[in-house]
Amino acid sequence: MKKISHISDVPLFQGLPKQQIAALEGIVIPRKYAKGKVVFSDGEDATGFHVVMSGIVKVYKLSPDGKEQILHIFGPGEPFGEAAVFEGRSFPAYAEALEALATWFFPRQAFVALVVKDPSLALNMLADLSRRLRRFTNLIEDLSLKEVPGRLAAHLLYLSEQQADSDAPILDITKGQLASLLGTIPETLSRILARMTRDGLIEAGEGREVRLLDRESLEELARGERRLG
Amino acid sequence: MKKISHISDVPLFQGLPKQQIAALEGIVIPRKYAKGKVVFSDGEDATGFHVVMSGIVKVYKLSPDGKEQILHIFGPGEPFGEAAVFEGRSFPAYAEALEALATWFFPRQAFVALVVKDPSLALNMLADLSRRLRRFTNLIEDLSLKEVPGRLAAHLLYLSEQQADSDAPILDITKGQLASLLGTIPETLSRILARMTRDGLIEAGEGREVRLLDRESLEELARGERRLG
DNA sequence: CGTGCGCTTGACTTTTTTCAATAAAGGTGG
DNA sequence: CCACCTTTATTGAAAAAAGTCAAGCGCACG
Repeated sequence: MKKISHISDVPLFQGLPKQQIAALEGIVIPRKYAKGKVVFSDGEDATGFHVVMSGIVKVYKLSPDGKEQILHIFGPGEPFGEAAVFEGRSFPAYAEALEALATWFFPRQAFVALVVKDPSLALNMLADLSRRLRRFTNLIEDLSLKEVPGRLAAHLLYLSEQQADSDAPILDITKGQLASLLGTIPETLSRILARMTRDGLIEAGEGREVRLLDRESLEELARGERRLG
Repeated sequence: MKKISHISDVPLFQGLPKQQIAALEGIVIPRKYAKGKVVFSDGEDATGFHVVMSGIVKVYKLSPDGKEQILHIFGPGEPFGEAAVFEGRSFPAYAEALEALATWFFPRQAFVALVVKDPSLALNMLADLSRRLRRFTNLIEDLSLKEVPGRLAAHLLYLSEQQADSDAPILDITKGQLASLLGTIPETLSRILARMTRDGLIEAGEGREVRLLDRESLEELARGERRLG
């Protein structure tokens, strides 16, 4: 997995004057979490936010009977928990390390003070939150307007865009986690993967590899213009 | 319905120096939309954002086969379309006037220029987007982790908190729109309302009034700790 | 070498949607 | 003020999608 080792490599801090980067370095606190550790909990007091240096973290909601919905999965360079800094005093969800995780932690008050002083940092934060909002809009659209096969198709196509070997993307998480990300359960995901394979849309490759055989149909599925056999 | 007639009454602009309020007044463009008019469309170029002066607007996504999911319903004093200003060049959803609508329109570039100059405006925007994000988090949680009766119960309780006569809130939108807001369809909503009535949780009053008879049970439903008979 | 976790599959249940028909409500023009 | 027409709401029966429960497999890890 890739790593980020300097604050100036964080997209959120891109384009900031050196002085501001130095100020950020002044307030940051490095933290480490073992795989499976909870970084923060839903409702917990938000004293600051994190930026991933290395590892992966999932941010999720839990229902009383234990079902989880993953809201985000973040990797190196990505901030999380930042919305709580400017509003609620509490985190609106859980965060848990999916693998060994190292973060920079930015304390709320000190960070807000920097934002107030630097318009370009403020603009970066605004763009960041706006992007986050747009992603949520898409997640809501998926959950409400698409069936699980459509969500899965969309996700596979998304993965293939992100990755080099675009016709055979590798799942970056377990299938159980993927189910939670898509708003369903492992059994359902497993069945749909099987149906897609039967219909010749995909082929399960080595390990977590999934070969996309029929992009066209996957795209129609993702748009809700077609159903699975 | 209430109205907002001065920019300084907009919560988003609360606490700004007079000078900034004046600057905002300098760039604002009043607009009017008849009931049913589309204010902007999904994917459309975002040249600025709106604040509602009077009336109601719904922001929603559409699936290819016509089902809609309402993301927000905004009334006087509330901004909409503002996330597009700081990021995407395009609106991520549709907006349509549910009744005669008057807005202030803030052009993108001019507004961003003001944000850059005024840290308190920037902070207000950050808080606004953060609040928005938190709401979406809850919507996602509802859609994914709760069944329709739970979402409805939560919404009824929410309405009763907002309104004066708290035991008999009035729906502010049609039931069809409410269904879309809850991520379902009118038939399903109708049936669940009927079941809740049969079970003595609520009572349909005059017009759009819904009397809450058993708060306790509604709260359990909303938390997913109970199911409907 | 066994234990456990992740994954799959089958049978069954529940929830929600779809389709269709009808009833009630609301606004408009005569 | 009323007749008319569109929109909104309700109800039933049937279908579809997803979830639950339970069993079993395979592979990694201790």
